[in-house]
Amino acid sequence: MTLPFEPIQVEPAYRKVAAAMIARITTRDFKSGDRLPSELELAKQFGVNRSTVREALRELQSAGLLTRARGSKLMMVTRPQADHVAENVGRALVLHDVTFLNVWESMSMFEPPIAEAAARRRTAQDLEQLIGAQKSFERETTPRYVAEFFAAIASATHNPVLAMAQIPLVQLLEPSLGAMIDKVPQARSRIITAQRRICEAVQSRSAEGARTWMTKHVRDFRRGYELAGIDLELKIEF
Amino acid sequence: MTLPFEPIQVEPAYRKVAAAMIARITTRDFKSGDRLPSELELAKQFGVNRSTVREALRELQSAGLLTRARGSKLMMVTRPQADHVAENVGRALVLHDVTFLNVWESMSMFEPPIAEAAARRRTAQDLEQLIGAQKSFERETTPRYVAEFFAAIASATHNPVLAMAQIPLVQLLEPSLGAMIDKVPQARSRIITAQRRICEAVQSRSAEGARTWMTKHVRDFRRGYELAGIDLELKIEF
DNA sequence: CTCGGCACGACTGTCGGACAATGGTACGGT
DNA sequence: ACCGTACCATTGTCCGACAGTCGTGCCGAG
Repeated sequence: MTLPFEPIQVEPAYRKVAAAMIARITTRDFKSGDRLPSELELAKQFGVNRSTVREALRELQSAGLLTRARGSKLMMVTRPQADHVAENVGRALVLHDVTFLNVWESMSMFEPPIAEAAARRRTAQDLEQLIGAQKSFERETTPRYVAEFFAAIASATHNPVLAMAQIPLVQLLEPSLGAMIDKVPQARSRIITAQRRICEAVQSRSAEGARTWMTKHVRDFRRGYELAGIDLELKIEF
Repeated sequence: MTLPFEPIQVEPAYRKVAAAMIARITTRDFKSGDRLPSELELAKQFGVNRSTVREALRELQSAGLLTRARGSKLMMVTRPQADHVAENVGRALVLHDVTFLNVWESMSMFEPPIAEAAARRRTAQDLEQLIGAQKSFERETTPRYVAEFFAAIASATHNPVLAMAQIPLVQLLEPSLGAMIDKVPQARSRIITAQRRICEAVQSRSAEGARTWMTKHVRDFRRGYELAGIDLELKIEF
């Protein structure tokens, strides 16, 4: 018995070019903030046509590795921003027919320990940011500020993984959260209370307090959806 | 005081085309498995050049929305595969300088509740898959099977969000896990024991058992890294 | 009638060239 | 030192072309 041949796959040039450039970025050969060589220059270096280079560039752009400063025409290398990545993740989840329950369950698992870590490790600046988000929500009860609050909590853990994991969830819930807040009268005050308590716990570095209040906070979300008559088994759409 | 104008942004045609196609996919107008119209056809419909369409296609491809059956030349619409998305997420995390400690901490937060949910909701098929992964690792102690084991656990929760959240973590750890297993003699048996216990707990639907053994299992990883002399503050590379 | 082979057509991957628009930049004037 | 301007580089888009190949349908052999 001879061992079978590997299925040979011919990768088109634009994929190879993209892979080569991605490699150069992940090895920090191109650092964040660097200007990329011009398309013509790249084409010359790779020995391919400019059109081919452009196709490769689109791939990096979609991965968030390349962005253009507002109103500028030059492309810069960047570390992928969390919300950009989260958008892709969110789309993937939607296409996998995730339900509100799925997302809520994930939040109920992830957020309490995140809050706990935030309480332990927050800096003065983190706290300021967190309280800022909380005050913003008191002023204007927009789901955007709820998202900001969660982002501030995650950021206070100083663990990029946690931030990255959590953003898509909130992003997915955000639209329906607005509807829920509008329909359920007591939602506003319950959210405000929970946020305040969490802020206090984080301020006094009370890991236990942050965890229990975050647990309540997330549980409230589910209660809110039920009161608003939103079917938790409903598939989330964009 | 007049309210300020929105900063007007001119989006290039290839972005608009991509956005339009993504919209058609997320609304299920194009369903998974459908063939896309040919590039020429799309160019005619959008009223742009084929090159422009091709640039847009690369973006969808990079988002995992378009794939080509092996050896085929036709493009098909697909729901983004978890490992494809995970690759992008992983790259983003690497570029954000995540450390082993960051990833490990996230796993220590996420995995125990995931195991708990898996024990509650697993089907006979899930169990089979899980035990299969466990047996594979016993046969050949490759980190790939560790990843498979975690994937099986997450899949048993029947919550796509959890699977999606967890894959990048294991993926990031996988290479160094191999090194750790090679360096620490007792690592193999400890992993095997933990996996067995988790399997048993999942089999008997013992949520508590699954959680506690998963907690131990993840804690072992950290211990293993320390014994192998791997600095936990080290930034992960690809 | 079924199956394998063949020819044709459709489509993708890649190339070369071209041009308008505009951001970047260096120069020269104040 | 600062500002305006003219030039240059670069991006976005289009056109046309061609090789390679996958899919498909036709046809002849068994």
